[in-house]
Amino acid sequence: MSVVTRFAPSPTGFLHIGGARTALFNWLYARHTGGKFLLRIEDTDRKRSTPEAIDAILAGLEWLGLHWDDEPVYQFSRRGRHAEAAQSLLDRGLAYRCYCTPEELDAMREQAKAEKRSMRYDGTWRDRDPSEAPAGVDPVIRFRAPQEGTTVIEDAVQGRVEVANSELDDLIMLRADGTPTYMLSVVVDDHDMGVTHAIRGDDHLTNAFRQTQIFRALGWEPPVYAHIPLIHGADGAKLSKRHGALGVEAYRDMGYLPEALLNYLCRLGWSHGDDEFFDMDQAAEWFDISGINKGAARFDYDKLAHLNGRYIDAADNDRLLALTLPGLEEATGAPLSEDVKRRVLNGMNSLKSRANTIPELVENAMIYAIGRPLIFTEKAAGLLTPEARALLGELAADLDGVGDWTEEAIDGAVRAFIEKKDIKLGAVAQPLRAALTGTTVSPGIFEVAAIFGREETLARIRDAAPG
RNA sequence: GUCCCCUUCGUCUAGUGGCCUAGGACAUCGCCCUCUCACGGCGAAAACAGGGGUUCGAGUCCCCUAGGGGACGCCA
Repeated sequence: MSVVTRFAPSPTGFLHIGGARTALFNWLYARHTGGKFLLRIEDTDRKRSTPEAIDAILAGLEWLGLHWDDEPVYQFSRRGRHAEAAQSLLDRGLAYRCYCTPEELDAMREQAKAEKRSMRYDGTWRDRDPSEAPAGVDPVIRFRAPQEGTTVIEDAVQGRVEVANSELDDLIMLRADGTPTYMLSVVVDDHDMGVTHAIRGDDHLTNAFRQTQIFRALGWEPPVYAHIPLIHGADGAKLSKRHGALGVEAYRDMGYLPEALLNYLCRLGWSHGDDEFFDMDQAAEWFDISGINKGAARFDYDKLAHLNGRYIDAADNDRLLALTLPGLEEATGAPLSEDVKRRVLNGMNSLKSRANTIPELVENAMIYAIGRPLIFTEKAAGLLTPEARALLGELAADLDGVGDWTEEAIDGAVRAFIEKKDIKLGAVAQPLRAALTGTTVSPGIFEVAAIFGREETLARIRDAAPG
């Protein structure tokens, strides 16, 4: 039987980092097995589902390159089918109408809380005659859950997990308005969509028991469940929306590359020996549910940043230029000239090896974007002592005589200059860096000079030199 | 509170009873390279939550304790 996995987010917000990893694992497993990866939008909660959230989730998946097979399934559109399933359970006595009002249920919950019990529906209407139904109350349909014995799930990650059926109450499958709830919809859709493996956050573990019971009642076989541990924040606390659970687009905006985020997420809770740095083709080849850990992992920005730096280093220069442009234009307050773009592109190899994120790359590239007259950092200004300025003045004359304006030629000329003056390279390279960039940090200064070109380089040196 | 799950360096993890003197990666620190900053290279420090068993032998199996997490909605 061919594998079918699915990612089933509820569209109540952006695609957060935990959801992205869940999607990734489902996608990888489908790719690994040559199966299908389906997308289902669980929009049965009409109050909280929004079209904006749907767009954000689809955009997030696309940005990550997690492409789904077939058309997305919108759960709410299948409500007729869900109600049909509920009706069939009703017909066979495996479900019943419950006339308790939400207010009564709330009271039950309050009382349970006061008595320090867990809230379980007490089965008021389980065996009560429908003729006793109060007038004017639309009933909900509840599942008649088994009360004896245990329900067992053989979880592909957690192992064998079982719970006494007495712990589970009769859940609502159809609301008073006739719309289906999550618990029913998931079961019917997973069955109808042919889902063979449900990989999801372990906050669903207890749901798996009830869903298994519904599957059985419907005469169906549940999928293989794989409940993966949740991702925690850097401080170990749950990653909630108000606590660092950002949408994937926030990571994009912070300057992370999708391939880096994917590689990082992949290693959070899953591993293949000591392998750390790999692309998703490789991951798909290696990926197996047996490699998923049981314990929750903390999100570590430092490691993500390191990985991102490696992917930036490996990224295509034109792509990086495009990603850098908006930041440079914002910083300089103007569209970049072709000249500046050419400099940034020419210097990209050195620039990108020094950056872990796109904003860092922008910062590094600023030396090529700012024009004369330079504004010097405090440290750079400190380097430009009267002696250093005099030295630069002399150097300018020598550099003017350089034939081909290449990094090698400039390097040669400067080294000849320090030999002549009997000084250390740093004594002239550092002031030169200050004069050319206005800073004390940059790629190799001969490369920078080569990229600026003879005219611009000499002009900047003369700006800094006396006279 | 009840039920369920989890627990190896600061963090992510390797580890499936002898290969463990517990390995790798990030972060930290030191050295090298060096025109600065990165990269890179070399090295250091750093963990089996605690207690009982089982076994010739336990990080690996079992039990208890502690700590952490999740679920307990006419949410998903």
